[in-house]
Order: sequence, then structure tokens, then C-alpha cells
Amino acid sequence: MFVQNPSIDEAVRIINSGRKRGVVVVVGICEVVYSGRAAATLKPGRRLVIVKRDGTLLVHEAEKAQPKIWNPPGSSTAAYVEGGRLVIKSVRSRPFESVRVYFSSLDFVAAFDVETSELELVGSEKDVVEALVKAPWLIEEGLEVVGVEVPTDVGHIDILARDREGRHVVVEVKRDVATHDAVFQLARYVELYRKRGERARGILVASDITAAALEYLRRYGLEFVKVNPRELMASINKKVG
Amino acid sequence: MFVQNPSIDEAVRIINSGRKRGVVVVVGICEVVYSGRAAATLKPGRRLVIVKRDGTLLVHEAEKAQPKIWNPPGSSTAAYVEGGRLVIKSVRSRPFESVRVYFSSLDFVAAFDVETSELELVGSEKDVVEALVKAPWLIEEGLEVVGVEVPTDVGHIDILARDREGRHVVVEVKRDVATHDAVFQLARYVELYRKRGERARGILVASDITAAALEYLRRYGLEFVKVNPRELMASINKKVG
DNA sequence: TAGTACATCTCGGGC
DNA sequence: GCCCGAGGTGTACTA
Repeated sequence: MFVQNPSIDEAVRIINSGRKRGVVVVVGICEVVYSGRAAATLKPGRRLVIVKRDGTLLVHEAEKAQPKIWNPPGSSTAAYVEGGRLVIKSVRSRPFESVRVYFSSLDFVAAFDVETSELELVGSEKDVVEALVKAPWLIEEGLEVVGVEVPTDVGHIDILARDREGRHVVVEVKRDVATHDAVFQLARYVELYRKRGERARGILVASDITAAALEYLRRYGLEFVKVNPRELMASINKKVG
Repeated sequence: MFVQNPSIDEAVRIINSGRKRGVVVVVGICEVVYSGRAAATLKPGRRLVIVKRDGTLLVHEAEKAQPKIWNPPGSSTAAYVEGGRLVIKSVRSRPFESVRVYFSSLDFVAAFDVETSELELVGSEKDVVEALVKAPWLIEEGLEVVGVEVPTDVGHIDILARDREGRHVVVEVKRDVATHDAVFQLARYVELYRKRGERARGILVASDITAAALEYLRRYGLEFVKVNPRELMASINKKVG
């Protein structure tokens, strides 16, 4: 169901009724006004506007992955006519944010029966942690896992373990390049034990680490173990079947 | 330039040539395979696929603001025919990631002369910092700004100042609710001075703060000043004109 | 609902 | 190109 060079009334009808079926796509020359936590306006230009059935509004341009202006799911989005122009207005309540799209000309309007499906993603940090729990020897020989996602006063410890000498080992996992933030995070956890006078080691497990982060790591007496998430997943799948 | 129920050859032509002009929109039943740092597949379903002239590939469904699958700007994205089916393939080099969209049926293909424009956003953290630099008394009476975005070993200090007693004051600014992360960040900066034996205070400026963050703040001997970004911007505009 | 942490985050600025 | 941090981040999960 779509219309080239639609009349304004047709456009309003398609946007308001077609949206429920899935996704509405509108292309035309428009101004966009955003006002909420911040504020911005887009001068007249041809843009791709998407309205989804969950209230999502996206205003895309010819570059970049992110929409220039948007309102997230749960927004109240609808079309109407004002001063002879098509207007799409979207309002989000908390925090309050409003987006209005004023069309001066319409190239195209269409509603599509697009659906939503489940995505099973493999390789997220959670998967990496799970894999390491199953194969802690990949971090260090003789490591015994004591806990996963252990809550502390200053955040969650990804993996808590004991080494062969019975020392606490805090393991912080990053699926890609670790920055100094990860080091400070790890340092906070290790500090909890060291303050209590207990011997504790900290190991940062990541696919790589920035030079600055590595320096801090050494300074704090922490360790780095390089683990490639892809290879890790592969080796685990091989082992486990 | 658009075609309903296009032939596969038409679709390939429109996608590969029309993309350069701006944005190509394809709707049809497709399977999607993503493989890279992580991996995922989408079972056959009707989806909205967008190809941008900068190589961006977006696979959208009927809900959520984010695409289910995507490849960012700079990817090599192109269409071709394989086994009688339209395939859109997108490859990103570093890190390597590949997305392939296999269409079993096509509802719609179109290329639009969408452009890109400049967005002037008002109310970002940078704006808040600038406003506070102009009106430091809103943080504390008698505060003298010494530096902005001051680089340190552990990150950039938003605002560096001196109080009436000549003490260093590190100001960390968050435009919305500050979490414990902001506190730890601030603590890192203040620690730099305190370690050197210099007296230093730390002030977290934000529109609000979580209970947990406030507790850490007190524990570290740091302070919180509530500043509403919108009111701040308004008051500054009034003052400055 | 608020708080927390992850994301194939994306994006822009600095060096 | 790497590094770093903000983002109107969005998204899922949990208490």
C-alpha cells in the first residue's frame, strides 16, 4: 500500500492507519523541530521519515547510521494537516520531548506490513563470560570459579575466582579493546579485598587493551589476559560439542 | 524513482546506482545473516532495508528505534543476483563484519535524493559546561574558573577552579541524572591532587543524582550541586542576551 | 518504575 | 589511525 506524490489527506490517512500494521515510510521536503532535554531544528530538506507502530519516529538523511532526529518507542506519534501542510508530531512524556516534522512537499508515502522477530545474537559479553566460566583455564591454569556477576558495593564482578594459592581473583571481562575505564573498574573491586587485608589479584580479560590502560594496569599491580571472543566461542563450541 | 514489485534486475540496478544519489529503500521478505565480532541470523520475514550513500546498511523491523541488523558508514554495500534471488551484501573491514540480506520476495524498491544537513543542537553537555564557565557562581559563590576540559592522566576535567580559600575544585558536569560512574570519575580526578598532598575538593554538578551515587559521593568526601540544564541555559541566555 | 550495565553501540574531537 | 568520552544515546534486566 503506497502512493507516489500523495495528496496531504491521503498521506495523513496512510500514516495514521497504516502505522498500526507495521511501518510507514514518508519521503519529502520538510523542516524538523525537536524540543525537549535539548533543542534543535533542521532546515528544509528532503528526508526519509519512518513511523513505527510502537510510536518510534526516525528522521534519516543520506549519511550516518543514526537518525538526525528521533523519538523512541512509546512516543505518541500521529499525522495531521496544519495550514495546508502535512505535519507529523511525536511526543514522549518522560522525559518530555517533542518532535514535529513539517512537510512542504511530498514525494512518497507508504505503509508496509513489516513485523518484528527475535534475534539470537552470539558473542555478546554475557556469552564471553559464560564461555570463560566453562573454561577458566583459558584465563589461568588452576583457576577455580567461585561466582559470576557477584554484586559488591561498587558494582558487579564479572567473574570471581580463586587461584592455586587460594587468593581471590577478580576477573573483569571486556569483549573488545579495554580502556582505562575497565582498569579503574577492576581496581575498585580488587581494592575491596585488599582494604580488608586479604590477598587479591585482578585480571582484565579482553581482546586487547589500549597503551594507557596497560600502564595503569601495571601501576595498580593488576594483570591482563588477551582472549579473542571469536576464538573463545569457537574453542568452547568445539569442546562442548 | 521507485518501483513496486520490481524485477530482481531492476532492484539490483536501483540499489547500486540509486544509492549514490542518497538513500535506497527496499521492502521484501528476506533472511539476514550477520557475522563479525558477534553473529546472528534473522529468519525469513518482511523487513525494511535502507542503503545509504556512505555505505550504511540498516535492517529495520516494526518496533524499536534501533535496526535489528546493520553495518555502519564506510562499509562496502552492494546488491547482486545469486541463485535467482536479490542479495544485498555489506562488508566492513576493521573490525571485519559482514551482513548479507537474502530476499525471497520483493515488495518495493526506491531511490530517493535525500541529502545531509547540519544539525545545531542546543543543550548538550558542552553547552552546560560553557554556561557554567560564564556563571560559576551558580555552582558556588566566589568560585574562580581556572581551566576547561583540562587533560589529566586519567581523563579530562570538565571545569577546574579555585574556591575562596584557594583550594583546587574539580567540577564534573552531567546533563542528566548522575550515577555512581560519574562519582568514580570525579574521585579519580580529585585523587590526583590529594595524592600530591594538595587540598582539593570535588563537585558533581548534575540535574539529579541516584541514591547510591550520593552515598559514594559522601564517602569520598565529594559534593553535589543540583543544576537543571534547561533552567541554566535559560538564565544564561537572559543574562547574556 | 528506577537503577544498572552492555552495545556489532555511534559519533565527534584530539593527537 | 588510535584513544577517549558524550549521547536527546537505546536496550534489556532486575529489584
